[in-house]
Amino acid sequence: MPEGHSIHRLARQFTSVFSGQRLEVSSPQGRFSAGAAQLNGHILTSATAHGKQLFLGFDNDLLLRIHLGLYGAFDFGGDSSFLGASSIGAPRKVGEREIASDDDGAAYAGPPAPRGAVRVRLVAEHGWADLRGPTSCEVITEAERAAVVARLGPDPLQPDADAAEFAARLRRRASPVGLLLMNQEVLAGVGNVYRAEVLFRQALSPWRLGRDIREEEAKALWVDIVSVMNDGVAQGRIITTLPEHRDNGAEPVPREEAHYVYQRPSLPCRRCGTAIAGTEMGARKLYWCPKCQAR
DNA sequence: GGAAAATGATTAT
DNA sequence: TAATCCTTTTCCG
Repeated sequence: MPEGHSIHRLARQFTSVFSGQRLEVSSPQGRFSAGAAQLNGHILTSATAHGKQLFLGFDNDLLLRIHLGLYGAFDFGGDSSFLGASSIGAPRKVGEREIASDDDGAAYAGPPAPRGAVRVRLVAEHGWADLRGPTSCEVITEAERAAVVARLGPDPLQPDADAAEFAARLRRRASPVGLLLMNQEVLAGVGNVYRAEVLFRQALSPWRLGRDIREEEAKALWVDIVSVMNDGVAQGRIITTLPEHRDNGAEPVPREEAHYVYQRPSLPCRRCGTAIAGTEMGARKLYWCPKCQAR
């Protein structure tokens, strides 16, 4: 999935390639036909993200709210002004790249026939975007957008996000920090990869209770999350390992060297050599180093 | 050709 | 905790 960094990349992508343009909106799959009709022919005026929520605003004061869920993804195509991302969302290829390389150099001749289950297709003059498999895709009002955001914790990718607010929300609760990092009311945008990786980087046991985490530890955790997620936005990939913990200086960083613990059960810890452990927490797979993260 | 897994979250029991 | 939703890719027979 698409953790917060992917959603912010999408907001940026929509702003740069579609903002200010009149869009043809349709639902080739048919499941979003009514919503598409409300937006069809309108101009995109904004594209913003909060945590894993994406909001596309139109000139009739309606917004499209999208949540990609576990495997939703956008595909993009068009002429050279669309240069860059051709796919953002759930990984579509081995290698975990969110950005696929441009395939052909042929002139742009409009969007291709929809392939598979395309919930929404957005078409502008110079390019198009297809959305598949989202958990949520609905037309809402500005008031409804505000209500959605009000229920979420601070988003580490918002420049003005408040570290103290995160610390307060974390330290108020009795649950394990491994669960709290996935709770979007505590902070918005962290998912299963970042939770495991950041806990390792901060040498925190996933079972430490929120209320037992010291203020400075919470602040340090936040600073690291901000840093690592901004890297994710910049690179279009989640890479959390430091160069000194990789085998060589290969670029781009190979998939198997991008993480400390995520999806590395029974492999040696990059820092201490202990076998990485795996279990389930919050109905999701959790990975950690029993030695580095003893407490 | 079918099952399982995947960066998620809500609702029901 | 378990069931449910949404779709594609990967792996196994």
